[in-house]
Amino acid sequence: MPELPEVETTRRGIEPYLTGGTLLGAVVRDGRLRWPVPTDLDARLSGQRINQVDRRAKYLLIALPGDTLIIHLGMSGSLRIVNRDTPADKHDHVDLVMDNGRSLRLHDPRRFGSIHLTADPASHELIRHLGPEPLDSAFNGAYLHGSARHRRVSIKAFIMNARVVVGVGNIYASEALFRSGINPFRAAGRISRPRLERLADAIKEVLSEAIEQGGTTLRDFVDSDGKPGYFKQSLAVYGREGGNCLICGEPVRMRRQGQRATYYCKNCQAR
DNA sequence: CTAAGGACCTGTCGGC
DNA sequence: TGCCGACAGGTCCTTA
Repeated sequence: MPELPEVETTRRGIEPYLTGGTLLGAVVRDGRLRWPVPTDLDARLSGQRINQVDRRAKYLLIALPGDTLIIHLGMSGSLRIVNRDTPADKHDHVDLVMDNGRSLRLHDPRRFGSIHLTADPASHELIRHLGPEPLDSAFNGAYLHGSARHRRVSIKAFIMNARVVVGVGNIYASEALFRSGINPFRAAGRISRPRLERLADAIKEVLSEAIEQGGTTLRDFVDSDGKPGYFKQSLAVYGREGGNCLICGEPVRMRRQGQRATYYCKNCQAR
């Protein structure tokens, strides 16, 4: 479900409730996520102060004095701040219980999300191989151009590869390619540097705008207050198959690329 | 090494 | 109305 803007929206929503607070422990109703929830989670969280709530790629990092919690929302995960006695709904798998009467509640129907606890998140296997943050200055056209050399994979798959750049999922990949006028199916290594510069800028723009709008809700994304994101109304191509291209008026097309739907305008993204 | 496809899991929707 | 297949915001793992 969530791409970078939705995870960042979640981070901003939960951060004020968590930072400086103290955990009593965890309630694990169903630990069968993408990876099993650590069985000693409750004990290891008990009494720990929350120092910071950060994000790296689509991972939320909750820093405690000794350990850091690494939370991923997978395709269908969301986090809410609830009162501790709020009855758990179906798929409310884990609560992180705080000493102020509230809990951080993970809801995840498909259970592709995950929770890890580690002393050194930067060197964790899930984190250490990640590429740059798209909104950092280290991610730019020069970087994209250099890393795309000799790559024959499609540009869309390329920018969705977290070793290249993190945070770009299926929605925003289509949107950024549309904004930069690039054919999603073209080999990454065959796109000129100026056009990759436009693509890097487009990725930054679309992600920044989506964060400002609280993310994109297609069906079930909600922020930490349970509210949807509003960027859906700003989507130019994603989910608009058959609708008119906002630039040239031709119908927006959809093609399956790998297992994923790619939305594009054949006319505006001819190459 | 790269690239492509499958796997994980549940819910929803469209077609018959 | 009921059933069945296709599809959904991610990403690791296996295979070629």
